[in-house]
This record gives sequence, structure tokens and C-alpha cells, in this order.
Amino acid sequence: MHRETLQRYMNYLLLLTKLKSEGRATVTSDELAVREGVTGSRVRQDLSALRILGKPRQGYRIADLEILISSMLDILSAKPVALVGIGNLGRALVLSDIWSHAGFDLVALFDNDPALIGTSVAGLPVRDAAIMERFIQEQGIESACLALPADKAQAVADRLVDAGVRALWNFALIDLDVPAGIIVENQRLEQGLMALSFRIAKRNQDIARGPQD
Amino acid sequence: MHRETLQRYMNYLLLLTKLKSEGRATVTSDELAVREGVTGSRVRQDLSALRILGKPRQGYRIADLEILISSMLDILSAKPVALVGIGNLGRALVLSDIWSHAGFDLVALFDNDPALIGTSVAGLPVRDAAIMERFIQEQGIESACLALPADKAQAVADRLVDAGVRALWNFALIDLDVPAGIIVENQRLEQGLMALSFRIAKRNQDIARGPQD
DNA sequence: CCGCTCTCGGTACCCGGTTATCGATTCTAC
DNA sequence: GTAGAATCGATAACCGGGTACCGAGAGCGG
Ligand SMILES: NC(=O)c1ccc[n+]([C@@H]2O[C@H](COP(=O)([O-])OP(=O)(O)OC[C@H]3O[C@@H](n4cnc5c(N)ncnc54)[C@H](O)[C@@H]3O)[C@@H](O)[C@H]2O)c1
Ligand SMILES: NC(=O)c1ccc[n+]([C@@H]2O[C@H](COP(=O)([O-])OP(=O)(O)OC[C@H]3O[C@@H](n4cnc5c(N)ncnc54)[C@H](O)[C@@H]3O)[C@@H](O)[C@H]2O)c1
Repeated sequence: MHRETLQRYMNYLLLLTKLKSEGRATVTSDELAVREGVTGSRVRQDLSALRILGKPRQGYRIADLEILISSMLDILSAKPVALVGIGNLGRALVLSDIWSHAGFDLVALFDNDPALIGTSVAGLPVRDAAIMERFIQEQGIESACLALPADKAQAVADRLVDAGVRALWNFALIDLDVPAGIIVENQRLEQGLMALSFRIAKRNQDIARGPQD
Repeated sequence: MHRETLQRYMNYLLLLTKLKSEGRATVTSDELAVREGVTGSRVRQDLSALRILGKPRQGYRIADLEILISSMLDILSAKPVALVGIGNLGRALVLSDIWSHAGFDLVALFDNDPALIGTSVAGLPVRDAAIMERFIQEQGIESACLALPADKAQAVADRLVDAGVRALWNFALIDLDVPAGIIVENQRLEQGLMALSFRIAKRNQDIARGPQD
């Protein structure tokens, strides 16, 4: 599955939640399509690939779509995950509700700042990063999120992988080097901002050249 | 330009920075290619599209690449931008150095929490969101970042657009409704985490089915 | 100086993602 | 009940991003 396709599924899910909150029970392929900038054809193929069946003149049942897309993404499970680096970004992540929405259960916070160790955020204690490996092994945690300075991320990632972590969600602006089989998902905030910069420049160029061409 | 292609350019840039710090002056298309999981052919076409010329048996000059890719993304400028919502996420963004890296200059912070108004973060004062429109109009600010609760984002976006903002970087988990011509770049953190969940599930399936097929 | 090798630049080809099309199905209206 | 409209499911056609290939030029070794 290509990244673009995966993103479409996640966007369907977001739109479905909104539709459901509006009291809708079904949705047509064209409705989903216009929001994504593709055709109804593409949407029907996406859904067909998940063995989701719709009904003519009625569309797809929203509840079915939600369950099947969620299953494919495996976001109905509660995989334990640890968060390392309880700075501003880390705290924002702890307090957000994205973990359960994405199939994770945030079970441990680690930092190496003595001022933070022992405090708690959203009911979870901040533990000393020194005991990180032991805790992760004992709890069998296989996923971790890195919200650390870029120059600390690689060393911490190495320790986590040694302790048994096999999937990393990385916010540091660095290309982590990990063994084969270890998944790294980089959340590159600055690339989102760069994309905005590019789109602004492109729009301004288009306006300057005139809308006729 | 497709999103995938744009992302490749940004990744080239990240890798170039690393190579430059290692003292390299040139780079070959194949070197850039392996990091991106594409062929040298694709990289050469990407660079050729920017009118970047390399030399046989030598590669491309890193300095040239950096300048031309940066120009295309327009990240060498300093577009003024305002940030609304100085919670944990907002504070992390203020303290990061992504703004200048992506062609922006963070010039104003807004919040509506009386406890925050008047304090300052990284030297910038937190202003009262009540005076947001006037300030943005007076300063001619055309970009803004939303780090707000989802249920407040639409209302604030409306006010910003009315005040002249034409590009939004949105962190709230909501599909903003804006007039045509206004750019919205959504930074959907939870989708990154969902993508991780999907990749973990896929890997585990692949392992279960055995590596032979 | 002369090949040899490496890498670029351009072109042709290919593949898979996207769209278009059409028959099949089901709901609505009268 | 029947006609008609709407929408699905499947298949075929299209298109553009990606790859393969080849000729050309630049450095290297002898
Ligand atoms: N990719 C981006 O665009 C982007 C944007 C914003 C932030 N970030 C990254 O996210 C990181 C976190 O941001 P922040 O604002 O929360 O930074 P921060 O400095 O507030 O927090 C970093 C935390 O990590 C802790 N830490 C440092 N070394 C550690 C170690 N070895 N083990 C355990 N904990 C350790 C520190 O004590 C601190 O609490 C930043 O360093 C930045 O690189 C990236
Ligand atoms: N998309 C994601 O996956 C994701 C992840 C984390 C956070 N977020 C979003 O980012 C938002 C910010 O996160 P946070 O942890 O900093 O939240 P927060 O609650 O700490 O901060 C929100 C800030 O916005 C301010 N605010 C509220 N209404 C306002 C208004 N009308 N005008 C001006 N300021 C206003 C509040 O005073 C507060 O300081 C969250 O609400 C969340 O939706 C999204």
C-alpha cells in the first residue's frame, strides 16, 4: 500500500467521524471523493480492496467503514507505548488523546532531568531515563515515541532498540539509524511548514502570472 | 508537483545538510536515491527539473542543490507569521527553530487565557487574542499557525482570514472550512501515529506468514 | 596520450494509480 | 407494478511517475 493511499484511508476515517456526529448513517463514494480530490471510482476501489460492500442508491454504511478501516490500521488495539522526553512537546503529546485514537496505550514517561523525574503528567509519573531499559523489558513495551533534542535521539533510540523496542515515532529532526526490521515513523513538523511555504510561493506565482493560463 | 515529489525534495535537503556537516562538497544521484528508496534516474530527473546541472564522474555540488531547492520551496525568505494558542504545543513550537528553517519569521503570539497574556516565551510577548485582528492587519501578517483545541479552531480561523491571513498551519484535529484561495496545511499528528500502527500490524502479519513469500 | 570507468542527461518504456464507462441493483415516485 | 434515477461493482482505458537504457563528457591510470 502506498503512502498516498494510506493517507486517503485515514482521511476517510476523519470525515466519517464528522458525518456520524451529524447523524448520518450512510455515505456515498462521491461524497468521500470530493473531500479527497479524487473521483468516486477511486473511493469505490479503495473500499472494495477492504471487502467493504455498499448498496446501490444508498452508499456505504458508515459504521461498517469505520470498523473495517480501523481494523486495517489496527487502531482498535491498545499497544503499550513509552514516551521519552517530557519537554513542551512531550507534555502536549501526553495530554492529547491521540494515543487511544491510533491504537496505543501510553504507559510510561521517561526523562533525565532531575527536576522532572518524580513529577507526573496526566496521572502518569515521569520516570528516570536511567531505568528505561529495565522497565521496557519488564513490561514488554515494543513501541516508543521520541520527543528529544536531535543530538540525543540516536543514543536513546539505540538504547530502546536494545531493550526490545521495535517501532519508533520520532519527532527529532534527524534520520535515525536502526537495525533492519525496526520501524521508524518520522514526524517532521518542519516539513509541514516548508510545504506551506512552497504552496504560498506557488500561489503567489500563479496569481502574478494571471489566472488565465 | 505531487506531494510525494515535494517530500523528496525536502528529504534531499535534510540529507544535504548532513553531508555538508561531514565535509562533503558533492553528491551523486545514486547516493541521494538510496536514502529515498528510488533510483538514481528519478533523482536526476528531479534535479533536472530545477535546472540543476551535475558533472559526470563527480556528481552535483551540494551548495548548488541547497540553494536551488531552498529557492523552490521559498524557505530563504522570512514571511511574518503569527501563532495562536500558547499551550504546551504552542510553546514547543515557539521554542523550536523550525520557523526560520522553513522561511518564516514568528512575530506574534496570541492566546485568550488571562494567565498567559502579558507573559513572554522566547522573548516574544503573548498578546491578547482580542486584539489579534487589529495587530495582524497593521503588521500585514498573511500566515498563521493554529495550536488550539479543535472546537475553537474554526472560529479563530474565520477571524484570521477576515483580518487578511491567507495561509494557515493547523494542528487542530478538524477540517477547516476556508474561502477559496486560502491555503490550509494540516499537521495531523495522530495520522503519523496511525501510520505507525498500520506499519506495525503489517510487519507482524508478514512475519506470521513467514518471510518466504 | 589513450583507453577505462564513472556518472550525468536525455529518451523510451513500463507499471500501477486514477479515471471513465457500463451493466446491475435498489430505492422512489406515481 | 413499472419507469426512472441514483449508486454500486467491475473492467477497460488513460496517464504520469518511476525505471531502464544508452550516448556523452569528465576524471583516472598507465
Ligand atoms: N521536527 C520538528 O520539526 C520539531 C518541532 C518541534 C520540536 N521538535 C523536536 O522535539 C524535541 C522536543 O521538543 P521540546 O520543545 O519538547 O524540547 P524540550 O527541550 O522542551 O524537551 C526535551 C526533553 O528531553 C529531555 N531529555 C534530554 N535528553 C534526554 C535523555 N538522554 N533521556 C531522556 N530525556 C532527555 C529533556 O530533559 C527535556 O525535558 C526538540 O528537541 C525538537 O528537536 C522537532
Ligand atoms: N492533531 C493532533 O494530532 C494533535 C496532537 C496534539 C495536539 N493537538 C492539538 O493542538 C492543540 C493544542 O495542543 P495543546 O496541548 O497545546 O493544548 P492546550 O490546551 O495546552 O493549549 C491550547 C491553548 O489555546 C488557548 N486558546 C483556547 N481558545 C483560544 C482562543 N479562542 N483564542 C486564543 N487562544 C485560545 C488556550 O488558552 C491554551 O493556552 C490541541 O487542542 C490539540 O487539538 C493536535
